[in-house]
Amino acid sequence: MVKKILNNTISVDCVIFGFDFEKLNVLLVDRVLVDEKSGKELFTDLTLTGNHIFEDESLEDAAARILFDLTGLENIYLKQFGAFGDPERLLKPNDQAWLKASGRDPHSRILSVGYYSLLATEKVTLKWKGRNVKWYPVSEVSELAFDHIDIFQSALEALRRELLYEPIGFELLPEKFTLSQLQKLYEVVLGVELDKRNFRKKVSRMKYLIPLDEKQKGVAHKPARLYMFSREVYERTRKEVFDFNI
Amino acid sequence: MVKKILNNTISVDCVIFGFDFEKLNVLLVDRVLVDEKSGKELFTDLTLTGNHIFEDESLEDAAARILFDLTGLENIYLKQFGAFGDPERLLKPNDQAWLKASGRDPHSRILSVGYYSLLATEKVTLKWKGRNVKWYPVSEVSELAFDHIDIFQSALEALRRELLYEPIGFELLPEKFTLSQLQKLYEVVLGVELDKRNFRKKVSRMKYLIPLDEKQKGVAHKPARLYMFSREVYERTRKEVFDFNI
DNA sequence: GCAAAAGTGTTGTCTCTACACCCATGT
DNA sequence: ACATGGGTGTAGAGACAACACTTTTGC
Repeated sequence: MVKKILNNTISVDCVIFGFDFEKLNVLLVDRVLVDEKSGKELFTDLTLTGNHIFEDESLEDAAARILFDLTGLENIYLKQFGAFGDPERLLKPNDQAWLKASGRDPHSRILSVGYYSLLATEKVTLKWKGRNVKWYPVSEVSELAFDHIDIFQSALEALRRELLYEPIGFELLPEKFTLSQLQKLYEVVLGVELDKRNFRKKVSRMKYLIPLDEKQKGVAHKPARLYMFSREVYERTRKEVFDFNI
Repeated sequence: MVKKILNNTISVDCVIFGFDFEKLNVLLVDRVLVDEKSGKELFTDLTLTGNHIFEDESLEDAAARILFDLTGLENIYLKQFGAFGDPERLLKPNDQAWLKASGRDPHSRILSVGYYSLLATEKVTLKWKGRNVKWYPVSEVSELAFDHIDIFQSALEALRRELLYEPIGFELLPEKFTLSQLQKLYEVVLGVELDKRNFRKKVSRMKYLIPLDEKQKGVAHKPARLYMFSREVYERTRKEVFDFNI
């Protein structure tokens, strides 16, 4: 059975973040427009990974499908962070040429719902519809196709805000991780430096960060203890926060 | 010139919050379906205020227009908080009947982008396309048409989260307000009780909360000093927050 | 034995919580 | 004069920021 595409005015874009213990990365896809006759490359640039929505598919299901097609992974953290529907968002010349070449109406206005997702880059091997897809360091992303740079910036802000107030950092790490890796994650994503002792004091107050009887192996220094995040303990002990920081 | 509606698959819904110094309220509109032949009321319930989007109109402009049509106010605080596109969101019998009666395809799937807005109820006189629109206490909202109860809940959560971390409470108050009014606002929106002395100590650290040489008038007790919020001071002195509370 | 990261405590400052009484106005 | 909310200070507990040395492993 062929699934029917919902309509051509709504799509989902995924901003897929990955952490490799050193920097924060984002998945981007090459967009290469080739002249039909001459076979010459007209331009090449990068886009986020996005797609249409099927009928009877929820927005989040569509985002999860995109992610699965790319990585083969399921049950990955996904968060809606915004809807992008500016009338001008697809009107740059390259974007218009691309829409025409791929058989779409360049004048149609498309609303895109943005989801970001978090994973440890070590988990992943990538493939996507024969297109070239790769990790790029977040700090080096400068220009993207369509309005994807706005969507990307917005995702990054949403991630930073959420990282401050919710325990989502663990989604960017493997199941077992060291405190130094966790600290590095906060430093890289938030763009700050943290004091090691103060950081450890702080996380030692989080009951849902479970120390394991297990150590790193094969490192050329004192091996670090491994930790796990327990969502179960988190849900059970999460306290209501009344303290406003405005 | 007649403006053209963008398409019939995207709309904007506004969750308009108002504070009256005692409770948080939300604007809702009566939805009354009358049988064409008999003239009998088939059902009556409540919806959020929503509308289509015009071509060449941004999502936020559409939300601002809805708000203006309702209240005559401009430059009101508006915040996008989510997109709602579940395939099932319009399939309840009443909703299907309503869509049919108003000449729309009941099978078409509509994505709605949610904005919430904040105002002091004292500012407002209400009118909307001849429909009956009224303030309802947030605590008494239980059932709404379509999936509007989900959208409303989601708006309320977004408001609470934002109130904790951003200085938006002022948007729910008149330009000049007392500290007790501000405290009541936090208590009502967050659903907590706060200690008066501690609250005042806390806000006295906020440089952007400007005490005026002006007092309440006509109250049967010691008149309170009035305060203003200064966005200018806020932007200038806002500090980056690195302190994660997870 | 050396390089590399792990791991650990103290002190001063700031913020949080809990708590009770007098003051200025309108009626 | 009395009812009503406005306005104020202190003390103990917990969190924050700054800071340096020893330990364990692989090579």
